[in-house]
Amino acid sequence: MEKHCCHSPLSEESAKELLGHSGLNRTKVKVRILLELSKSSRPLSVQDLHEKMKQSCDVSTIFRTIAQFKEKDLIQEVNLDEGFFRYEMSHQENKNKKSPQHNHHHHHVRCRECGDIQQIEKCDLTAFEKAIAKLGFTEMEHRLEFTGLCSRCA
Amino acid sequence: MEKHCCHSPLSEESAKELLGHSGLNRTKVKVRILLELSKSSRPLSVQDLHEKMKQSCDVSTIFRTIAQFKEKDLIQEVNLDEGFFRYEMSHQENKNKKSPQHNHHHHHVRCRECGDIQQIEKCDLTAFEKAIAKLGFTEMEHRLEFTGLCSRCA
DNA sequence: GTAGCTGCAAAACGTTTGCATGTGA
DNA sequence: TCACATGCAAACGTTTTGCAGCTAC
Repeated sequence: MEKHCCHSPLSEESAKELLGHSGLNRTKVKVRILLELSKSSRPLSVQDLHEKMKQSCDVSTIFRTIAQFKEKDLIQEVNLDEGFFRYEMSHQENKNKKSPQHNHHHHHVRCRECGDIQQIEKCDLTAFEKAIAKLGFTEMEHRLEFTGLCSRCA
Repeated sequence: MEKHCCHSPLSEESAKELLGHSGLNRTKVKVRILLELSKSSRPLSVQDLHEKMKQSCDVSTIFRTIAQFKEKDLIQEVNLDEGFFRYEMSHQENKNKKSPQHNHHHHHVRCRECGDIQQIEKCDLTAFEKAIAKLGFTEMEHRLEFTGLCSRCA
């Protein structure tokens, strides 16, 4: 269990490279969003991004960009029951595979009081998944999110 | 692992009793919502309820009622990443205690294709919760939701 | 009688879309 | 040049709120 994300902030160059590899144009907005996501230690909402970019682009553009990034598996959507989504850089263990299982799989703990978000690295749910497979389900994905009170708020 | 919910549909009488015990008025709408939730084998959205009640009351009333029921722990909110919430009857193991831990804790599997929802009875995440406690978090709650393809859709 | 419930209308919120203009390759 | 990206405005679906009238107790 580690406190912070394991990826490192992208440089402008590497962000552009990443966009190129994904077949996306290297526009100002796309680069900027990648930089903000890659340097954040926690998943960001569209509002977060809009503020960090000082409203220099429209939220609709952010949503459209996010949609493209999701499709290319550059980022992952995170749902912490806040009424909106957050997004974080994908951490792919094997860059050749695109299925969700091949992303560096992890979850989050969020403090119900102050909203602090920490990352949980380990994910071993094999017993659950086997049991559900017995119900006839395949291609399983799961989401496991914790909330609690962090030490400051307890 | 069981397929269906373990609670039984309420009678009109028992619904009124439940409302009385919770200090809520025994109005037509409140009784009706309790009956619909208690007889459903899966969590219902506000839209679901509105349709089942044949639009005989306003959605805003349903939302307000739902909020009261949640506060009194009569129902639980379920988030299956559909863009809206669902609600189901609480299954309290110990009716004297009100903390989330004392609800009959369970989760769901939802088919990404047809939306079928099944219930998972077991919930053993002690290893996870202990690890997170080490991060300094207390009063933990968690949400574990699976999606996959059910046998019909695979 | 009064606190609480309801319907209606309007608004809030996150998100999506259409369209006209602007930009990257 | 031309597909793609963007800003703006308008719409969407879910949820919340204000207010006036109604109902349970």
